Amino acid sequence: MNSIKDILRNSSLRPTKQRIMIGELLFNDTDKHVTAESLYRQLKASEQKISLATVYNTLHDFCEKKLLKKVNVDAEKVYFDTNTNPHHHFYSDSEKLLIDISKDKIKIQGLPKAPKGKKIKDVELIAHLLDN
Amino acid sequence: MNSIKDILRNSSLRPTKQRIMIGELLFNDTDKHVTAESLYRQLKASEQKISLATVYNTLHDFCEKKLLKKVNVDAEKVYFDTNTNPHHHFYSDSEKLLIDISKDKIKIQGLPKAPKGKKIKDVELIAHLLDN
DNA sequence: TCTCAGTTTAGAATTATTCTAATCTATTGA
DNA sequence: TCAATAGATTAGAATAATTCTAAACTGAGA
Repeated sequence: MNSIKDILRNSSLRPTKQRIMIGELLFNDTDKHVTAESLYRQLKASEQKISLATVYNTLHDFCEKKLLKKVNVDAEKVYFDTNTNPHHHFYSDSEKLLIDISKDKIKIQGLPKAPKGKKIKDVELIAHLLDN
Repeated sequence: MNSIKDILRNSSLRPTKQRIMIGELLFNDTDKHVTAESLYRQLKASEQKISLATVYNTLHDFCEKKLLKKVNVDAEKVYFDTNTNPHHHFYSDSEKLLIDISKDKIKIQGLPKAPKGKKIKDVELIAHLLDN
């Protein structure tokens, strides 16, 4: 019935009130990019009682369970992406806006071998945009 | 004579005591990656009198003048790279270490057109490393 | 139902960064 | 040459982003 609860249980996260609130904002419709702050404002706007620290905790928990993907583009903020498929991003510095680029479109050639004792976990590509 | 002063003057930055201190740490030998904090510690260790805010200001000034390149990899910190040529990075999350990858080695194909009214300013590629 | 051992939450603390008032400096004009 | 002044620079104070940790909660066993 309540699919958010199912998502949480499947990830072995207790379906608490706070997590359900956040899950509903994140997973009920299309892919989106949020920051802890932006989510917190949304929750406050709808009179939900929750602390910013909990929003951070929850977002990080969701990342660990691969329900979200962390994206670092901007010095100021960390973004969380509900699209967890391997993919890349456009980023508009002026609008602070992320746009997904599906990974299968992009081919990266010539990447050197990882240094000794390491391997490549993940390749992140961010194309910064300029207004014109 | 004092090439740091020349670098500063060429970028129309006044060659102040603080900027020279920082310039000497950054531009006197091989390429390096620093954070505001790491530089500040270095300066403190050599008994230099300077505030952390000034280190931040100076690093940002240097970026504007293209003497440094800002790299966002980690949620926690912004890195500044003395290599300002177009290039990419390996990043070791465990060691918090950046390694340059020269750009001409790498070919990226299939990048979509920028959204209307925008163009691509810069493509940043970060290959996250895992210990093994 | 009652414990108790995790889990989870959120206020407090910390860390990273920016703001702004005070200080300094280069230039101009006497 | 020497003030005056406008703009540049510095750094203490403030803010913003994130994490820590003690208290509250919850679920599994007895």
